[in-house]
Formats: sequence, C-alpha cells, structure tokens
Amino acid sequence: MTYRETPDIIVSRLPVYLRALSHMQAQGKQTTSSQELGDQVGISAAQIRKDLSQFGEFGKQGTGYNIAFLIGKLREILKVDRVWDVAVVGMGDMGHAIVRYQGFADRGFRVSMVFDSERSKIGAKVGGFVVQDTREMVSAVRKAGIMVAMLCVPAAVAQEVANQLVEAGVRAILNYAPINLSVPKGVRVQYLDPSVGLQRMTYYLK
Amino acid sequence: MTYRETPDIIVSRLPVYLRALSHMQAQGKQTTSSQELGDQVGISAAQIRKDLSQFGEFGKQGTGYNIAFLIGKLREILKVDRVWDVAVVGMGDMGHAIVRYQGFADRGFRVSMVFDSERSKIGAKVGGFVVQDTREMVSAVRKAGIMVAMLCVPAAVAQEVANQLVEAGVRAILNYAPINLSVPKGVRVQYLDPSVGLQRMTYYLK
DNA sequence: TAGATTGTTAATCGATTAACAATC
DNA sequence: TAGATTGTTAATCGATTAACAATC
Repeated sequence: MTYRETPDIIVSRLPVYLRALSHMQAQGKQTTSSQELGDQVGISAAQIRKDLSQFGEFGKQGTGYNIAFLIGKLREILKVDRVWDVAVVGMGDMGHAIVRYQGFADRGFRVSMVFDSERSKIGAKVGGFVVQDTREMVSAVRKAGIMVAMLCVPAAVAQEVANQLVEAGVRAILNYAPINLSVPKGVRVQYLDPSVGLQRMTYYLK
Repeated sequence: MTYRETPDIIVSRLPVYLRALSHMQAQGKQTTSSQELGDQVGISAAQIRKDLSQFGEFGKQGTGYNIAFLIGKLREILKVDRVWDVAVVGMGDMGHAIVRYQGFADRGFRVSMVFDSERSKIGAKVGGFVVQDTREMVSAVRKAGIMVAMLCVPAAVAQEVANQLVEAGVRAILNYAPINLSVPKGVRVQYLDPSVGLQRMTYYLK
C-alpha cells in the first residue's frame, strides 16, 4: 500500500476552518458540529468531516467538536502552534499597511524585518521597524533563519527579489506583486492579486 | 442534452492566464503556445487548451495563440473589456493602500468612491478621493449603480457593512477582512486574508 | 433510552491528463 | 513538405457526496 499524502486542496481549507472556529470561540461558543461549521464557511458537512478525518478523530458522536480542542489540533497541523518570523520586502503603501497590520497576532506570524531598496526609505522607521537595505537582505534573512516572506515590491523586480529570498533560505512567499513567480521545488508561493480576485467575479456579473 | 455551465475552477484560472499573457505582451512577444503559457503559470498545456476551448477556438495549429487576440478574448469573457467602478470601504492602512494602488488600470477596474465611518476621516482626501460617510454609502452606491466593492473594514463590522453593500446593489465583494461573509445567492465574495495565505504554506515547512 | 452526530465506506461526480487526428 | 501545435476524445485520476453503522 502506498502512502498517500494529504491533498493540497484539503490543506488549503484548513486555515478557513481555523478562522471560523476562532470566530466562534471569540463569541463564547464551546462546541460546534460539522453542519454548523460547514454553514459558516460554505462547505458541506460531509466534506468537513472527511477533511478532518485525514488527521485524526477530533469529534464525538452526538455532540460534535470541542472548539478549543479542534483549534489546537488545526494549529498543530498547520504548524501555527508557534510564531513564524516574517520578512517584508517593499515599503510602498502595501508594505506599509502590512507592517502595521495587527491581524497576524495569534495566527502564527510576526513581522520581524522589513526591507526596501530606496535610499529615502532605508533607515526610516515603519511601524516600529527600521527599514533595512534590500542589498543586506540575503545575509540578514539567512542569518536570522527566516523561512517566510511577504513580497510587496513592484512587479518589475518581484522575480529578482524572490530569487534573493529563496537564496536566503525562504521557503514560503506571500506575493502581493501582480505577477507569476517562478521558484524552485520546495518553495511555496501564495498570490494575493486584487485584480485577479475581482476578475474572478466579474465573469458572473450581468 | 443539458447545457453545462463553465465550472468555477476554470473561470478562476482565466485571470491568471490573462495576467501572464499581458506580461508576455509587455515583453514584446507576439504569439505563445499552450506549452509556454502553461510553463509560465504552472499548469499543464493540455489543461490550458481545454480551458480555452470552453469559450471558442482561439489558436492555430502549428503556430499557437496570437497574444493580443487571446488577451482580447479573455477580457471579453471575464467582462473586463470595460471599466468597473469600485467602491472602497474602510480607510485604514489597507484601504489607503488600495485607493492609491496603480495596478487596477488596464485590468478593468477604477476606484470610484471611498467610505469610512470615522468622523476624523470623513471629508478628508485619500488618493484624490473625498472620504464619504459610510451612512451615505447605500444611497450613493445604489445611485451610481456600482456593482463591485472592496471591503477593508475591521472584521467586527465586516458582515454588517457587507449587508449594506448588498442592499446597495453590489454583487461582487473583494474582502480583506479576516472573516467569512454570509451573502445571498447571486453575490460573489473573494477573500484576501494574508494569514490564510501564510497558513496554507506553513503546513509544508519543516 | 432517544436523539444527535461522528468517522468511514461506497457511489457519484467532476477535473485532469494522455493521445492523436486535423491542420496551419 | 515536415514540423509544430491545436482542439477534442477517451481514459484516468481525484474529489465530493450520500448513506449509515457506531456511539456519545
């Protein structure tokens, strides 16, 4: 029998489950069911049970899932039961917004270093961080052992900066630049291009 | 024979094809092949041909696809052969960055109105727009016939603001708030939660 | 106990890939 | 013509759903 690894598509849903469960917890709920969670995130109850069953038996017949317990399990699975240091590259408006964003707390991430290549920005402070020169990025990121980065530079230089991040040891890149990145196997990229998001919806508009 | 509508998953790939083709065009290329485009976006050549064949015969045997022609077709299909006015709600750092973002030009969108509910922000200018009071949003958006919005408000009020947008006639919401929205049938939501993006990658890190 | 809900199996459904005739 | 590449078919692969025994 061959070992079958968890499909990407299942992994991609887990953060959404986690977010919904945290929301329920914040509202004071103790337990939930696959039905309720599914309604919340727009996924069938059967699929949620199937997804979770990939990783263990987290529920109880008759009563459903303990929210705090399931949150703990999902955090372990997604490896956000720890805090990942993140490098942010590009201190334009978007980089600026990300560095000041308060939403990473308790979700497994902490901005740790910020970079820009523009003279006027280097040395300035953004959200409590001193902006470092991108030319120091490879050594600084490698030295700190940072594996996660957010890319907020212009599209024209995004591939070049991504190459440097990979060289520095980064293995996960959240890409805000509106361009496809080419990265070696073993490096993951997630794309957050607002125009792509919008274009995925206009198709359905009258 | 039953009419089969185009699967969402195919529609969701088209903006990525379009982005890559525009990039090729900017580099002066005239034609491409399913193989080349596939390499660019990380999708098999067969799948690209199959996806495009849903909408017509856009290529030529032996020579592939004319880039300008295919861009035109994809723009039509995605309905971004026009410019959609967009309302942006929430003038925090993220809303601010979006309003000033130059990347919507030529991709089918134009920020048209911006809203916030904070007294200190209402009436101020952000990226050339006067910030309007969110309490005027429903009537202003409806009157302008705006169908597309970007939601940059805090998670705690995102559902409430989304409800108002729907009431105002909006049918496509790009949601930056880290929360699942519940919307009626016929309204689309795309989520851009950076923590979800990051958590989709940490699973694979050592 | 009766009711609720899980985890899992089998069936269904849908998406992807491989292959190739058509043809530029 | 020879080579390249499309559009499409059939085969394969994978994901989702339905159903239900198990059990809290």
